[in-house]
Amino acid sequence: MKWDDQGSSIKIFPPLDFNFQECLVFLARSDQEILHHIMGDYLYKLLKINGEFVLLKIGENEQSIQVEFPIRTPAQSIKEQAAAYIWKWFDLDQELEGFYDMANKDKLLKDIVHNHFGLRIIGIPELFQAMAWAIIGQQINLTFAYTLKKRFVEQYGESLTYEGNTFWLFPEPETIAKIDKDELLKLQFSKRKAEYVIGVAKAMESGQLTKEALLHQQDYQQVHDSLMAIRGVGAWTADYVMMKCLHYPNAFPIADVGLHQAIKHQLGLERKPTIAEIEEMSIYWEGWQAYATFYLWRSLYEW
DNA sequence: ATCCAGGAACTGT
DNA sequence: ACAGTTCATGGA
Repeated sequence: MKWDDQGSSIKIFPPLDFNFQECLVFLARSDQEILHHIMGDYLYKLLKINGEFVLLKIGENEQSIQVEFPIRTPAQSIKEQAAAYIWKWFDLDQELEGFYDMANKDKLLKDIVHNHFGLRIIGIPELFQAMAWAIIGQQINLTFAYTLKKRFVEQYGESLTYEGNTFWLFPEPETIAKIDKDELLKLQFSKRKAEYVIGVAKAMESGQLTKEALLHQQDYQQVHDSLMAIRGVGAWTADYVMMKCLHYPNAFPIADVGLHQAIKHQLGLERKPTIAEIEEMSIYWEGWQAYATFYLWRSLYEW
């Protein structure tokens, strides 16, 4: 991680191919999003670090990411953790030359990576949030998924209001582990999703499921198997979490209908491609399936 | 109304 | 291992 403490603000130095504006477009895709806000050219995000609310005002300054702290300047160690959060959030450890080399030769990806060069996978660093959001999004349209997430966060998350804007934190697993499934039914979760989300919360509360343990078992297949052993987590959810939280560039939610829509549109097909067809056309994505998928998702927001 | 949406578990073969 | 069925709820 490359960063610099400048007193009341910090600077983060991303790879040269990073494009902050492209990432902002993706972050702005839903007007129901309440876990971050975009105002003008700035991205606002509330974190809780060492028990302390830390509001980030994130902007671009030439080649660097500039982060200010509107509430108050935090201690140096907290500033470092905030920088680390952003580093992971924008997947800045990833070296993308290999991906771009591959994508420039791929008819399906070529135009998209050209149009959105510098976009990175916008992650979900917190494991519980990544899993709960994936479960919420299973088999429902994104609009409704955002509605459910908003209700969930406003019911169980902490918030802070600053200068008239309210910023929210995603609920902690310890909170959700204690609630009754009927409470989630009132928010219009299905019975199964209510069970799944509470089950994941309990597994995390008890320490059976941690991000650290998953990251420790490096092998893709091991992690995928571990995740799929959890009730409510199928192949799609496991790959989604490995892509958005665990930073596996080869994670591939191949059954994703958004991916299917993007491919259909990009190739001008009459129907959505089959899984077998996608396997065929993604042979050369090997190692970069997550980035290929993410760029295809990005292509959905311009037609 | 009808189809479908960033699926998963269950059941039967 | 694989295919078909059920679950579940709102958006367009």
